[in-house]
Amino acid sequence: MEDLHFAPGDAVAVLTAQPLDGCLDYIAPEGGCATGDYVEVPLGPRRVLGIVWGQGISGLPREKLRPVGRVLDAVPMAAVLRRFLDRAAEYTMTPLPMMLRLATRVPGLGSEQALRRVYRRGVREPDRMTDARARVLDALDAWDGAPVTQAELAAGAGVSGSVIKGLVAQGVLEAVDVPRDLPFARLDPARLGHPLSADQSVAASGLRASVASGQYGTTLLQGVTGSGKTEVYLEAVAECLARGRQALVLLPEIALTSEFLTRVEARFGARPAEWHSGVTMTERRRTFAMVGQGQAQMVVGARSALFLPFRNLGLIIVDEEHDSSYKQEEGVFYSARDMAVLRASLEGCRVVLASATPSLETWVNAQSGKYDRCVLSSRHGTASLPDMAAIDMRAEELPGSTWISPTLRKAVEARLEAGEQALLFLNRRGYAPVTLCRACGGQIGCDDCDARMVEHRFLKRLVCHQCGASRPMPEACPTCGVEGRLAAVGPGVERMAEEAAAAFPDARIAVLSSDLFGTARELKAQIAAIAEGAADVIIGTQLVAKGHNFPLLTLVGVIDADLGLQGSDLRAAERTFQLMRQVAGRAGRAERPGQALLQTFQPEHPVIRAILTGAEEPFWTAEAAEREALGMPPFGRMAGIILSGPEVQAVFELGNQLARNAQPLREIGAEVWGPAPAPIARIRGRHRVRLLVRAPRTAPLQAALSRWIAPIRLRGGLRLSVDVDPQSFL
DNA sequence: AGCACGCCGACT
DNA sequence: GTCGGCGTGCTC
Repeated sequence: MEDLHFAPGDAVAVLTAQPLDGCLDYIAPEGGCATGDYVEVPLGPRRVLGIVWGQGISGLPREKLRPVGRVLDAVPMAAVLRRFLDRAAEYTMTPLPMMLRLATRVPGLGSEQALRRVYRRGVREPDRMTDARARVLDALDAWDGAPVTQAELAAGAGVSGSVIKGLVAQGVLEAVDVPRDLPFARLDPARLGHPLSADQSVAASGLRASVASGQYGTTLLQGVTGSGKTEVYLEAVAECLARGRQALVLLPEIALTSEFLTRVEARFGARPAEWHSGVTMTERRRTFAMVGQGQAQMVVGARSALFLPFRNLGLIIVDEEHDSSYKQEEGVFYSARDMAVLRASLEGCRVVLASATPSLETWVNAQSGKYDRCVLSSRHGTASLPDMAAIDMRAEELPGSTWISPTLRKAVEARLEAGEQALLFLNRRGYAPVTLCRACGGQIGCDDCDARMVEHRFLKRLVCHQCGASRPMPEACPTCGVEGRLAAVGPGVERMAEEAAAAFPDARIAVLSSDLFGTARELKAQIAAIAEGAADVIIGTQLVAKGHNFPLLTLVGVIDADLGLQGSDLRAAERTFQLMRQVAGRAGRAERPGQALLQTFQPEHPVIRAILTGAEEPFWTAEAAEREALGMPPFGRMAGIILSGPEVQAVFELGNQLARNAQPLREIGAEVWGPAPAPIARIRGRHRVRLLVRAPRTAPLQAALSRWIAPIRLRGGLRLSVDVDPQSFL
């Protein structure tokens, strides 16, 4: 995609973020315009923001074209970013305007550059020096030339704004408007980092060399929890910054960024820019602007940071690359990990995929030599891998409605006596996953979704984990009306906390579950307090598996290691393997040795055995062989078609119509399954039906899918979305 | 996304 | 007779 200039009067294609299928043509304005320019164009009765995408191609008669309103005074979108959006739209089968929206979701893009009024010393002397005026001038001196606003100056001097206004009127002070968005503090890549172990040094210099090459390439950085992956990839960041290029670090969870920023500050002497849903509007605008001007050297963020307008991107790190939250499954369906690789290949930069337990796709790519592989085998410092064992639940004497086996209980008690922490892991939020009526046998479900309501005893409510709907915990069964016969069935973290409190009466118990904290800040504070020893027994969900460090923690008890092993989900084994290893990796990261105990009813299951022996390679080899035999990803390609609508019948009819007319898919050797109810058959009152397509690895899947769905006319509230490379396909 | 156009039920 | 419900379609 080359950059083109257009003379006034030329027809140009303009891409807007309006929900259209593509570009609209306009007449280039007076003064001309160029590809990548931000422009304001008329659309119907409105004026909307768009980007000059290329030459006009609609073939519409010239007199039908309206002129571009104006070219905005903003850094034009770089050709590589436009190319990236094009390719990402094509790959994910997303309309380009929707893709553009991901890249322009920033407040104040169309408006003038935001200014703020600051004050400095003027040329004149005050007609009369008062006490208040003297304090203002002193305060100004104290600011030492740094830009200071009226509010700051007034507060610093202990005067009201009118004193400052008076001084401005006399010319003693001078008001100047400066850009509100200031560059980020410089990061210094030359500062000395953590001393690295021999193993880490080798890995770090390998990564540094690959970044220095200035070419595209992907590296799998694999290392067990505590092996110091972060220190190693920060060396790659250092190399990138030293070469004057920008670095992007993607993290799967916002709760992790704060701890990470502190580490970056320790390494480079300043904090990088941050980009995720928790960042304020003002900061977002600043980051967007500075990234575009090359004045933000490093960005730490969530998957959406991938669409920022980097000026000279030299490195992308995808930390915990296997994490399922990198896959967006709403609106635009994309995998941030895969899109990172795409963007890097276009930008000519290195990608580092870091994980203790890589996804099978990444492992296969590393195995085949498509990706470089860099393994950190030893743990850093004195910490060692936990000692792992299964607790065979078939042999444990366990009273009904309790889940802590005697063996696990003794192990926890031993840790508590030694003054150490224990973690009980259960990946189920709330009190109990099922509420059953003992009178009629019915379970309480959500009115709008085909999902069970989960009791949250803390909130005294039933909550639908699918749509978030909740209602007060009823006394009587909503189906049969009988009172007092509702029973909580199965464990959730809240119930575990109850059981733990009874089992360990002298221990301080803390529950870490994402729904118990209103804000990321509260959550972070709680995590920090626990890490410092504010609790003896931690009850946690998935949240604890994601990279937080608890130095006092020496025992991890996995309440139900079988969750996720059952069922026909192809990725279940992989996910359980990753999760168990990560949770187990929480134990004993500091100098104390750790232990992990897995409660299971099937201790002989290959996944459980692989976890216990720590045999990663055999696990992946076996999984890969299995997938290959089935023609499943990454050895075959898949796509999901999700149909939804207010009425089941209409949704199924559309599904059947698609299934009947699958000729374009058969032409490329693909198979179609379904229509079948989607994993959650109803969300927010909309019925959902899914078709699955499986194609040979090299088949032109997207093209065939386009031909397949092109004749479909959607009406009556029906919606269709395509999910290329779906993550879960039951 | 917005906005206009158009075809059906209950109102002064 | 009309007002307005929202289902459908268009925006260069």
